[in-house]
Amino acid sequence: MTDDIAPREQGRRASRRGSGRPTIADVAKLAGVAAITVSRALRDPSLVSAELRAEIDTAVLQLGYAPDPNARALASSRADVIGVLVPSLTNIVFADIVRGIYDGLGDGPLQIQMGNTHYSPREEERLVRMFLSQRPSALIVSGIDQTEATRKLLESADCPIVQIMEHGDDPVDMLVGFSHFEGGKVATNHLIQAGCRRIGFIGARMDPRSQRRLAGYRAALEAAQLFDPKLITTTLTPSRVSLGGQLLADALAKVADLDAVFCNNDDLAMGVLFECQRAGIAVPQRMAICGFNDLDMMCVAYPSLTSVRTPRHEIGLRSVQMVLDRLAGRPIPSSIVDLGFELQVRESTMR
Amino acid sequence: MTDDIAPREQGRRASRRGSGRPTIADVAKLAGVAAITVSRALRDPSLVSAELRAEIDTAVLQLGYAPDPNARALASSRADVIGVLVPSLTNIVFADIVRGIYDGLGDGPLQIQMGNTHYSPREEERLVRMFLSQRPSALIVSGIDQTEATRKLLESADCPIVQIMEHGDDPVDMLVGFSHFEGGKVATNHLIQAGCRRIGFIGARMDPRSQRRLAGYRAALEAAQLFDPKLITTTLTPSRVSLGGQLLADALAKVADLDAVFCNNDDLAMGVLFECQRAGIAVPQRMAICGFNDLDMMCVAYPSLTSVRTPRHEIGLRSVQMVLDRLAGRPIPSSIVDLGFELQVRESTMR
DNA sequence: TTTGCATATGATAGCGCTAACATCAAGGAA
DNA sequence: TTCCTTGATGTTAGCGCTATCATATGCAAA
Repeated sequence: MTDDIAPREQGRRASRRGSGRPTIADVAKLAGVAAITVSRALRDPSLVSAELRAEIDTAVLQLGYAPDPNARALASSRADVIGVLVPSLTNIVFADIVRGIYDGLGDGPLQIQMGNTHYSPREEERLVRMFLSQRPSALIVSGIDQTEATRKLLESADCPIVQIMEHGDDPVDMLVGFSHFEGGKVATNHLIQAGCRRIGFIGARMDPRSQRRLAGYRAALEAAQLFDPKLITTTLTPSRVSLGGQLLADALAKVADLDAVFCNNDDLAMGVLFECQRAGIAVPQRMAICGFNDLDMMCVAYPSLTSVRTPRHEIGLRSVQMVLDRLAGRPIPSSIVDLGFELQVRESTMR
Repeated sequence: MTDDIAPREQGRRASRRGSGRPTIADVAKLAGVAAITVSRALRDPSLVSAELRAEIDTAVLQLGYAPDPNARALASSRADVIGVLVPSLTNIVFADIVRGIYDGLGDGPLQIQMGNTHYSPREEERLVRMFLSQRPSALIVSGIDQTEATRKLLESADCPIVQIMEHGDDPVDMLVGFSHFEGGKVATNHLIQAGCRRIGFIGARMDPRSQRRLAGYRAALEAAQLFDPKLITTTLTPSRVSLGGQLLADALAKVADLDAVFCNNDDLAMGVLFECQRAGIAVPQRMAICGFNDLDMMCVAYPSLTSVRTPRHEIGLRSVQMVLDRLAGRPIPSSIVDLGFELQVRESTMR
C-alpha cells in the first residue's frame, strides 16, 4: 500500500527519474486545461482565450513552473539558442562584439551559447559540428576563413548563419563587418601623408584579419614606392601590451631610421609608446605611432594615440538584428553589411 | 502504397518532425545491436565488449552520428553544461577567469554556458533561475553577494555550486578566490610605508568587491591615523582608462596635497598615470600610484606601475577542478580555497 | 551439481514538451 | 437549411535518448 502513491506528489522519493519540478502537465491539471493549451499560452498568448490565459498564468505562478528548454528543443527540433563562435574571449575586441550581441538580443527568449575557437580552424570545425548538433536557432561565427569542411557544414545548416568582423563578397549566408585591408591601407596612407618615410609594421598573432591589415599596409607603401620587407616585424605570439616594446626594439634593430609604426592593434601601440618613453624617443617627432581598433585608452594616453576606430559593438548588434529579422520572416535589406571604420587622428601622428 | 515507406529512409520528406539526422537507433540497426548498447558504448566504452564497440564505432563514423544533447539531457535529467555567471564580459578580469574555466575543462564532454549579470543582483537571480531550469551539471557564480532568493535557489539546487572571486566563511557550497579587503589593506600599507601621508582612493563601478577593497584601504589608513573621508573619490560609472584622469582631477580639487592614490583597478591607475604625465606631476616623486589586478600593461608602463596581482586564471581553473572532482565523486580537500594575491612593487611607488 | 554473483546485452517505458491532426462551436455565405 | 470557414481547444504520437529492470552467459564458491 505504500507503493501506489503518486510520484509527483511525493517529490523525488518514488523514482530516480524525472526532475521533481512541476511540468506542463501539472500546470494543465491545475488550470483545468490540456497540456498543449498551456504550451500555446506560454509560447504565443494570442492563440489562447483571455480567460484560460489568466487561469494558466495563475497556475504557472502558483507552481513556480519553468519550461524545460531541453524538452522543448527535443520536441520542436529547435533550441532557443544562438551559437556564437569567437577566437578569443580575453581579446577586448571580441568582448565588445559579444556585448553588442547581448544588447541586440534584449529580453527575448533566445540565449547565447559561446564557443572559443582559440584562433584554430580545426577547433572551429569541431565547435561548429557540436553547435549544429544542438539545432541552434542561428549561428554567428567570426571571420570568413573557415575550413572547407566547416563551410560545407555551415552551408547545409538549416538556420541563419552570420559571419562577422570582415567584409567580402562570398558569405555563407550573411556577413557583417568591415574591410581590414582598407583599414590597414588608410592608416598607412595617413602616416605617409604625415611625412613619414620609413614606416614599420608591428604585428602579433597574425591571424587572417591581421594578415589583411598587413596587406593593406603593404599596398599603401608599394603605391608610394616606400615598401621594404625589412619594415615588417611580426610574431605569432598572442598580442600583449608588453610585446609592443619588444617588437619595436626588434624593428629598430633592423631599421635604425624607422620614423613611424603602424601597429596591428592598440595593445601593441601602447607598448610601443611606453618603450619610446623609456628609450627617450620623442613621439611623434622621431616616431609616429598608429594603432588599430581605437580602444578607450588611446585618447587619454600621453601623447594621445592615433588609431582606426572599428565598429565592434555595432557589429554584434547588427548581426543579431539580422538573425532576428530572418527568424521573424522579415526581409533583410542586404545580406552583406559593411559598417566601415574611422581613422582617429591624434597627437601620436601629428608632426 | 506510398505511405508505408520508412520516414527515416526518405530523409525529411515524409514528416515535418525529426531532425533528419541519424539517430542512435540508426547506429544500432547498422551495428546490429540495441540502441541502449550504443548509448552505453558512447558514454562509457568499458560497459561494452570490444567487438561490439568496434562495430558501433564503425557505424557511428559511417553515419556521421552525433548524439543530440537535448535528448540526452531530457532522458537523464542532467545537461552536460556548466553554467557560469559573471558580471561583465568586457572586464578583462572576468575574461581571464573564463579562460581559466575553459582551460580547466579540457576536452571533456562538459560545455560552458555563460551568463552576464551586468552587476545586477536582480539579473543574477533571473539567470540563476533560468540556468537551473536546464539542470546544469554545476554552476559557477561570481561573488558572494547574491540576493536572499538567489541564495535559496542555489542552496536547494542539486548540483555543485562554486562561488568565485572572493574569500569568506559562509559559501553556499564551494568558494574559490581571495580577500579583497586584505588586498586593499596590503596595497595601502605599502603606500604608507613608502612614506606617503595623503593617500587617496580612486574607484569606479563600486561593486561589492570594490567596496571591500575600499574597506581594506580605510582600515589601513585608520590604523595609521591617516584617514580622511575627503581622500575618497568614487563613481558608479563603469571603469575605463579615461575615467582615471577625471577622477584624479576631482581628487586633487578636494585634496591639493595628495601624494598617492590607490586605484580600484589597473585601468584607472593607467588613466591616473597618463593624467600625471599630462599635468606634469612627477610619478612617484609627487604622486605614487598603485593599481589592482596587475594586468600585463602595468609592468611596461613608464614608469612601471605597482599593483596587486590577483590569481584570475587560477580561480577559473580551480573552480572547474573542484566541480570535476565533485562530479566524479572524488573528495574535495577543502570547500573554501583562498588563492591569495601578491603585491607587485614597481617604480610608481618607489621613492 | 547447485547457488551465487558479476558481466554483457536487451526490452520497455518514460523524460517534458510540441507537431500534426481532430474536434467542436459559432458564424456567414450559398 | 447546408456547407464551409474560422478560431479555440483537445487527442495522439512522437522528438532522441537513457533509467530501470529483465535476461542470458560464464565462472567461482559451496
